[in-house]
Amino acid sequence: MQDTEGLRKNALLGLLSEEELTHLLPHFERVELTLGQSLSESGMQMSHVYFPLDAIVSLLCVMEDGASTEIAVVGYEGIVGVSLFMGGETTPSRAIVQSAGAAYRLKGQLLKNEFYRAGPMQKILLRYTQALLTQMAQTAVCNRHHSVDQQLCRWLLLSLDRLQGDKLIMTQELIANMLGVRREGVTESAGKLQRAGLIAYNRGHITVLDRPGLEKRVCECYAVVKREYDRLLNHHNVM
Amino acid sequence: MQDTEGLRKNALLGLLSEEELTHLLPHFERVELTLGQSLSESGMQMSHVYFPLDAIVSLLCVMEDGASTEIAVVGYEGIVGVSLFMGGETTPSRAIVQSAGAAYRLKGQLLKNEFYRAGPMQKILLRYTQALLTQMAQTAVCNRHHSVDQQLCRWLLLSLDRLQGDKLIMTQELIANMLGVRREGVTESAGKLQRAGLIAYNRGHITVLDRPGLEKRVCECYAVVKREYDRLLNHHNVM
DNA sequence: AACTGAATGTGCGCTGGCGTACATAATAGA
DNA sequence: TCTATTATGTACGCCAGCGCACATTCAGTT
Repeated sequence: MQDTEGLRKNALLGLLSEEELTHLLPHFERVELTLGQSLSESGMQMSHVYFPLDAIVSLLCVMEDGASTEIAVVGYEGIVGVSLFMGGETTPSRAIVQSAGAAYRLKGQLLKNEFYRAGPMQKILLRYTQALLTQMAQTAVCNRHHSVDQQLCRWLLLSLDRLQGDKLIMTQELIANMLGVRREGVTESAGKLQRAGLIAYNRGHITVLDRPGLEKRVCECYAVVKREYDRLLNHHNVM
Repeated sequence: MQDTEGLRKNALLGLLSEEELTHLLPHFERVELTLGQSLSESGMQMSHVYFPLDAIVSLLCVMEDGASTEIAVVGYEGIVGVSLFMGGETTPSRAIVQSAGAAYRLKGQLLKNEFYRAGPMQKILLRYTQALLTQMAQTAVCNRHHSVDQQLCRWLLLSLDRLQGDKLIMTQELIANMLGVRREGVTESAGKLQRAGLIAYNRGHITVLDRPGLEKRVCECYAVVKREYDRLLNHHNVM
C-alpha cells in the first residue's frame, strides 16, 4: 500500500483532496506501461482506466485500410478510458503507449462508482473530457490546414509537455503513424529542424535542443490546446 | 405551455420518460433558428442550450487567419452547448446554424441543475457527448486521409440524416467553409455528383436524387459515426 | 426590361505531400 | 566479427488541392 504522494503525480488525481485520495488509495494499482502496448482496441471494452504518471498514451483512430491518425495524446495531465464513465463502455479508437512509463490504474467499475457519487472526481473527469474535446477539434482543423512541418512541431511540443526531460524515444516511422503522414515526410521535416539546431536525433532518440525555437515554428493549434487545458484543469478553476 | 409531444421530436428529449419531460416542460422555450445565426462564439459563455428539432447546427473551429473547419454537426439527435454541463462553460469553437428550423432551448443554469440531479438526463447527455467525441475524431481522420469528393458525400449524408426531406439550402461557398476547402473544389466535386445523377442543385438549393448512390461513394467515416450514434443513443441501450 | 449582386463554372500554374524505389548507416544478434 | 535488421536519407514522377483570375448564369430589385 502506497501513500497518496505518488498518485498526485497525475494532475487529475492531484486535484483531489487528501481524504478523497485516501479513500481510493487501496484500489489503485501501479503498472509500468511499455512502448507500443495497447490499452484499448477499437470497440473493445476496457477493464481499467489509466492515470499516467510519466507514460504517454496516444489515442488513434484507425481506418479499415489500416491507415491511422492520432486524435489526442494523454499524459500525466489526463486519464485513458473516458468512454467508461461517459457511458459508452467502448470507443472506436485505439489507445497505444507512445512513451514507456508508469501509470496508476483503477478497475473500470470502481471508477464508475466514484464518478456516479457525483463528487469532485466527477467534476474533474468531465472537465478533462472537455479538454479532450478541444484537443480533438484542434487536431481536426490542424490536419486540414497545416503543413507536416508545423504538425511535427506541435507533436514534439505536446509530447515534451508530458515528459520530464528533453529526450523522447520515438522513431520517425512511428511519428508518421501518429500524424497520419508518410515516414519520408517526417524525415524531411525532422531534417529541417535538426539543421536549424532545434532538435538532434538518431535512430529513435530525439533530443530537443531549443524549445523556444520549436514554439516559434509551431502553428497556433498547440497554444490553443494548451491554454484550454490550463483553463479547464487549473486547481483554482476546478474547485 | 406546450405538451411534451413537441419536445420528443428531439431525439435526446425523446429518450426521457413522460414524468421527466413534464417536469422540465415549463422551462422550455421554442425558438426559430435562422440560417447563419450564431449560437455560440469562441470563448463566450452560452446563456442557453439548444435542442434542435429540424434545425441543423455546425460546430466550427475557427483559426486566427479566419480559416475554419466544421468539427461536428448537430441536429434533432443532439444538443448544442455541451460545454455548459461539462463544466468548462465556454469552448474555443463556434456554433452556426447551417439549416434554418426550430429548436427548444433551456436556460443554461436549468440544464446544469437537471444534469447534476444525476438522473436519466445526465446519462443521456454524457452518452451524447461521447458520440460527439467520436464524430470529432472521425472528422480529424477524414480530413487527413480522404478526398474532397468523399468528404462532400459525407457532409451531404450527415446533413440529410438531420433533415426530413431531400432538399437542403446551402451554397457551395458555405459548404466549402464547413469542409475547410476551396469553393472551387466543392464546385468540381458537386459537379461530378450532379453529372452522375446523384444530386441536382442550383444557386443554393440542393436536392438529393439518389441517396444509395451517395452512400456508395462516401468514405467509411460516415458509417462509423452513424453506427456509434445509433449504438450510444438507441433507446434500448441508454436506459 | 434592365440592372445588380450573388452563385457557379473554368482554366491556369504552383506546391505539398504521396507512392515508389533504392541507398546508406547504425544497432542487435549470432 | 560478421550478418541481419532496423532506422534514416534521397530522388523521382504524380496528382489533389491551392490561389488566382476571370467568365458566365441566374434571382431578385427597381
